[in-house]
Amino acid sequence: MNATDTPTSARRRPRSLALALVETMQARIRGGQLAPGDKLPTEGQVMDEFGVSRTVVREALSKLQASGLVATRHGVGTFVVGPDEHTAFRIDPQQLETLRDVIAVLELRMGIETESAGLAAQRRSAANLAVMRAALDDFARSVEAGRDAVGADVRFHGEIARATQNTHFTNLLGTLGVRIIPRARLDPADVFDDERRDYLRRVNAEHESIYDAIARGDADAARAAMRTHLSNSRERRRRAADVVR
Amino acid sequence: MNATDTPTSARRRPRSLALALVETMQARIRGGQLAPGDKLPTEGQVMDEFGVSRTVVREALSKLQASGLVATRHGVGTFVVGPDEHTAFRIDPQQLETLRDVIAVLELRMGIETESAGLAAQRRSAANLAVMRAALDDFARSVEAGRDAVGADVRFHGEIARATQNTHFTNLLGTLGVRIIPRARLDPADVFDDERRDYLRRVNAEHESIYDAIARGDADAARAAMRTHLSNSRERRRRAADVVR
DNA sequence: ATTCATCGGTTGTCGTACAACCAACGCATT
DNA sequence: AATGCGTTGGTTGTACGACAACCGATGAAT
Repeated sequence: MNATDTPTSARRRPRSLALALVETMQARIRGGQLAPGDKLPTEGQVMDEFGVSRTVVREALSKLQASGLVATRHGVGTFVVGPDEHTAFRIDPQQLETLRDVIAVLELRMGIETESAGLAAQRRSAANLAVMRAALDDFARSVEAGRDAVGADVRFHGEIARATQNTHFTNLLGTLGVRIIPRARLDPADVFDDERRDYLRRVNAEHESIYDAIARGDADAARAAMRTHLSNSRERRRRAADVVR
Repeated sequence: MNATDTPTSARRRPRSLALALVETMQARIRGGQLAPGDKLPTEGQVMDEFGVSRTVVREALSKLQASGLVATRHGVGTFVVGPDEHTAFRIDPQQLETLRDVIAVLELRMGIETESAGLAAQRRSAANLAVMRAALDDFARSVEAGRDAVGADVRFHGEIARATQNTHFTNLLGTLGVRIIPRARLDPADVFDDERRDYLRRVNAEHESIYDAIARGDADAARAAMRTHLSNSRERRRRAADVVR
């Protein structure tokens, strides 16, 4: 019944060897150690350097290929392709398994949403404000009724992004918000209703102070409020994971 | 000596079996024969159906995974993911034509990079710091020599992202940083060398204060310094555009 | 009835071997 | 000596077989 130790890697516990390799190589490429046009080490060399089988190496290279960072030519080698190509940003669903992964995405969200809140405070329209108000009311109603409040939560955050009048915020939040929230619903599912309600009331209070700052156009306050909200969310999630453990 | 026809596949000539399999499966998913949430055939079944080895099957599945169409769960199987969940974040090159577009991306960067700087202050390694230092020195040298300083600029910002130890920051910045910086080189190209050098010295000073904050582990100061840096960049760009106009 | 161990099925990793391919070198021919 | 061509070494693509890790469910023991 011991699944505590994996002798392979002392540092972390990657979801898979291939994924770990992908991250390392990505870093190595973006870090400039491998310029566009350069030839990557051969599969054999990578095997030796990381002590993994060729299967893993090929799996990693395959993913890098698919993401457009490198291109492979049969019988020649693998080369770094110019980054000015159509490189898109996306998160592999497999990179959301562990708590560490979820927190990593949350950190990214923290950056995006704090800025989002600040801009929203400066630019929100009356209509934006109305949608936020409605979302918060719906949230409170759902909490008291014991219903699911995730929808209202998403609407509130989404409307803040929309209030920036900058579609990039909306798009980016959309791409990673969908995969983050559902897990929040699963994690605290075990706790009793009382605890859960208390938890959600606190969330609601934080939402309200964000709303207030945006409503009165105070960008700094909005950023601060959003930061504490997401920071608290992170801690809550951490504790929830501890309970499970 | 006829290479015109390949009897295996009338339509195309995929360079590898794995790629052929990828196309087939993509068609099968997009065609609706496999709905989101459905479980794909097991690797063994695919082997039998197409008469290929497991190596090829796994290679194909790996590519499908990387492109976000499917997700695999160890010991369970591979499943089709909903089209909403594999939406990647990308910015159309067309959306970078006007100044307003560039500023919109800059605002997004502001959110990401301020957070990045804060985390970097808490987590940077000695190696990270060394790379930043080297980039800044290179930057200063380039400025005084009248050379191009964009490379050093990119390296500095990139290393801050890397210092967060969170690959999402690195990747996201990588996808939009490349398309943003080059424009900065083009815009102020008209101004004279004196002005240009003065401009770059100011940038360098801002970089230094970011570096200082990160070096001494002051997260709040790092965030603030990054914010003023990018905010100033925005204003500078605005003025540059005015000159052109 | 609940809990725990076991089992079958599936994916993850490993090792080896051979085929296909490409680039460069060396040999033979001119 | 210059040139054309086969050969060779290195690299990626594919195949096969084996075992480990993992998950879900089934059945047994308390």
